[in-house]
Amino acid sequence: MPELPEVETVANELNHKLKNRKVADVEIRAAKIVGVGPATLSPKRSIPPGVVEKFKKIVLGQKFVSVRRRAKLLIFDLSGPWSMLVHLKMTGQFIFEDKILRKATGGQYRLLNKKDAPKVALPAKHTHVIFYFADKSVLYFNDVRKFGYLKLVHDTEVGKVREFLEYGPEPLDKKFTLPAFLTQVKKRPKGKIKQVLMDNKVVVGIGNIYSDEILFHAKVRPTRKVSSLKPNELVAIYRAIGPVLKKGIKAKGSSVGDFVRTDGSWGGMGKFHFVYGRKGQKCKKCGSVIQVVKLGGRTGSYCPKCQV
DNA sequence: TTCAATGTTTAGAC
DNA sequence: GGTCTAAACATTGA
Repeated sequence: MPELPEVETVANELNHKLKNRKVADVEIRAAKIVGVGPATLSPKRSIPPGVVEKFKKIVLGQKFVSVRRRAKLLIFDLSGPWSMLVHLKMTGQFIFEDKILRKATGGQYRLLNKKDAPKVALPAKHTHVIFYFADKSVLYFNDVRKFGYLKLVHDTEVGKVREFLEYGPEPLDKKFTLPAFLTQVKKRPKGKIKQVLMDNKVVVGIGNIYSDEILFHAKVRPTRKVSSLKPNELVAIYRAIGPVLKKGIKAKGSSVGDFVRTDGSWGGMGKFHFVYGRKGQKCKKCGSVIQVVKLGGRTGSYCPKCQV
């Protein structure tokens, strides 16, 4: 699933690949995916009339200036006074294709993470938005579950987007200091540490995979209440966050679920997982069997010997 | 046929 | 308001 390292990977790759490309046409095959304006695109919202036409009108003729990341949101800066905010949620994918890539892949891409899943040609069943560029390159947005969204926001209104207003600090930012972390975490003394780490108000970008991995490295069980954590344990958690996320970025993300890079290839983080997705397997450090526990409908994986 | 998976929002209970 | 739980969103695969 895309968490901070996966979204960072997509942002970096698209920033490089889309720079200065001009949109010649947009094809929107699922209206619920797109939006115009700062309002949150909640699942149950009704689709505003004319949103597809509005979206197209704004984007046509625009150039992509840059792509960056805030939390798990992608921010595409357009040459006009508009930005496009994209959330991949759980299964969103971007695949960029130019002549060279098409030649290299034969136009066949991986869209699923199953080892034996056949590669498919794009656009595919779950391709919902397609950007055609003036130089004949193409950007596909795929999303099996349609939870993701592409939202155009006028540059003067980006500050009004609720997601941004509620986000806590970026974990890799210099402002994310130990005291800042402790202040945030201690606001939630009764919360379980894994859920607190995944709360975007505390720190952004950490989801199920990386919270499990961070807690393994900190030797703390996911179910521990914040109030029960000793100072040295909180410090260990804080110190694990940066290195674990940076390792994920270096590996170009973790291909669990449907995450793929923008050329359709898989990220390499999966083989570095110590606990996530390893239920029933042996701990890489001590050989104990990895256990799972339910936390508010989510699964937490941990080593019963390494984590206290 | 039912259930789990996943990120996020929303609603309701205490 | 903090905290917890469950439901909703769409789809697939076990």
